[in-house]
Formats: sequence, structure tokens, C-alpha cells
Amino acid sequence: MSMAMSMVTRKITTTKIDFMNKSEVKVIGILERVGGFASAQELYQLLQRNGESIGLTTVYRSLQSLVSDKIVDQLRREDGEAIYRLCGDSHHHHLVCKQCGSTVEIEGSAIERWTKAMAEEHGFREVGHTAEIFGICPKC
Amino acid sequence: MSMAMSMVTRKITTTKIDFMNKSEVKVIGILERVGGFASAQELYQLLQRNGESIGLTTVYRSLQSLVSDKIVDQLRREDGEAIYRLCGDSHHHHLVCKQCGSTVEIEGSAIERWTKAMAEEHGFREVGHTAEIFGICPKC
DNA sequence: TGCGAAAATGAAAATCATTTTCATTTCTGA
DNA sequence: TCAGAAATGAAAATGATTTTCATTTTCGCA
Ligand SMILES: [Zn+2]
Ligand SMILES: [Zn+2]
Ligand SMILES: [Zn+2]
Ligand SMILES: [Zn+2]
Repeated sequence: MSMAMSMVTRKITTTKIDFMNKSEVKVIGILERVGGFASAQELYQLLQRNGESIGLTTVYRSLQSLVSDKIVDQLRREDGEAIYRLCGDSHHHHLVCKQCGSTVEIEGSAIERWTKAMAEEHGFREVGHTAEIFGICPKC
Repeated sequence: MSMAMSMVTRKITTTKIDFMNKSEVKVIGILERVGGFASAQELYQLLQRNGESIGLTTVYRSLQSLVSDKIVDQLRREDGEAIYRLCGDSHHHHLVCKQCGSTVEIEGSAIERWTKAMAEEHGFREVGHTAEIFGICPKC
């Protein structure tokens, strides 16, 4: 559907290696710096602050393309806004303070196993998950 | 509407009914008829077709209220639209098909323990959590 | 090197779910 | 009965995302 995608599809006939266009490289660059999830709007603002010349439309288009090429993961915040991150960033979860908003990244090997087990038990494939813990931190 | 009546009769055994207004009862009635997830817009249209007099704003307001009372579950479709469904009383999580939207309620004792352990480890109190699994179901 | 086609870009408009505003109606309890 | 509170919904506002479309850039090839 997207131009970038059809281009990739066509050129991939022999190898998986292909180039991305300028905008996609910029988006990947900022995602790298962010190191985790960010929304399209946030990425756009970060790029602006970094002095990059790129339009919001193009940020959205690049993200779409990167997602459909499996280079970027797309999830949803609780309010429905889409958030993106580079595939391969280490997977983790969050412990968030309801009061002050401070966040702790936590490892979730237990939850990873639980997810896998539940999915298998019900015959689901291509499984992903979300898990966040909310509470009140020691300081609050 | 007979559907709503049966609902009222059933819910009277709980304390929840005492805090529900007319619109919330209507919304619960249509959710019962739907029997699964539906968006606010869809519920509104169904209510209209059923000849119910209720505004879209009120549907949204009722859903918000029911969600915060833990009577209704709120999830997100892949496109970010919120979807709702009547929820069992006990705490549970969901296994949702990305393709057809079918859902399975799952027990999460493992994840409950994980949550508690993580919270304790970091000194958090008054802890709650969210956890959903997304994948493709056997039928799809 | 130059040209025409294809791809990329982004500003502005459109879309669409959701929220807010606010005036009106309905309910409640003394 | 009546004043204040709660509920309602139409219309406007919001905000993310998509679409449109005119312009610019890149690419393939002679
Ligand atoms: Zn705190
Ligand atoms: Zn995980
Ligand atoms: Zn399915
Ligand atoms: Zn749980």
C-alpha cells in the first residue's frame, strides 16, 4: 500500500537488504535516541527540536512503512494514542507511581512465561502483550 | 425493554444497581445483547435502532462510569478505538484476537504474584495492574 | 549530462473518535 | 411544592491520524 513498502517488496527479490529513504532514517535515528516508546507527535517534536526538517505527515508515513516492514513495533497507550519503538529494544514493563508519575523499568521474565503459556493454552499465535503496574512509590 | 429488565433483576443482588441511572441501565442492556466487545459508536447506533432515546454523549458518559465501577471492561482495537464489554466480577485478564476480536478471559494467578513481588521489591503500595495478551486465535 | 517518470514531501483540509460546554430537563429530598 | 443537584444531549471543541494535492527530489536511462 505505501510506496516504500512496494518498493521494498520489489527490490527484495534476491536479498533482504534494502535502503530506506531519508525520512525513515531520520525517524529511526530519533527512535534510537529515545530508546523506548514514543508517539508520532512526540517524535515529530523531538525531530523539530533537533533541527531536522521533516513534516508531521512524513513522520506518520515513515512510521507506517517501518511498522509494516517489521522494523518498528506499534502499540497503543491507554488513551488510544499509537506509540512506536525500534524492534529489538529490550522488552520491559513499567512500575508507575499514581501520585508523582515516577517510573521504574522492570524485567518481566515471569510475565513473559505467563504470556507464552496462556497463548499456547488457547492456541493463539503471533502473540504480544502489555503489562503495567500502578501504585504509590516510597517517596509519596 | 425486557432485556434491561432482566438485567436489573439480576444486578439487584449486588450493590451496583443502587448507583446506576437510567442511561447506564440502557447501556448495560445493549452490552448484554451484544454479548462481546463493541465500541461506543456501535453501541449508540444499536440503541438508536432499538428505538431507545439516548444521546451519544450519554453513551460515552455511561461507559466511563461503568468502567470506573469495574462493571464494564475497556480495551482498545488495533486502530485505537475503545471497545467495551460486560465483565465478570472476578479479577481477570484478556487474550484478544488481533484479527477477529474474539476474547478469552484468563486467570492470572501467576501475574498477580508477579505484580505483588515487583511492587514490594520497589516499595510501592496501593498497587493495581493491567495486563493483556494480543495474538491471532486458532480460527483466524 | 539531461529529461521524463516515479517517488517523496508537507501544508492544508478532511476524518473521526472522544471530550467539553452549556442550556435545558428531570429528579430528589426537605 | 420547590430549590438545588444530577442527568441529558446538541453543538462545538479537541486531538490524533489520514487524505489530498501541488511541488520538489530522486532515479533510470538515453
Ligand atoms: Zn511517587
Ligand atoms: Zn513482557
Ligand atoms: Zn480470531
Ligand atoms: Zn491481574
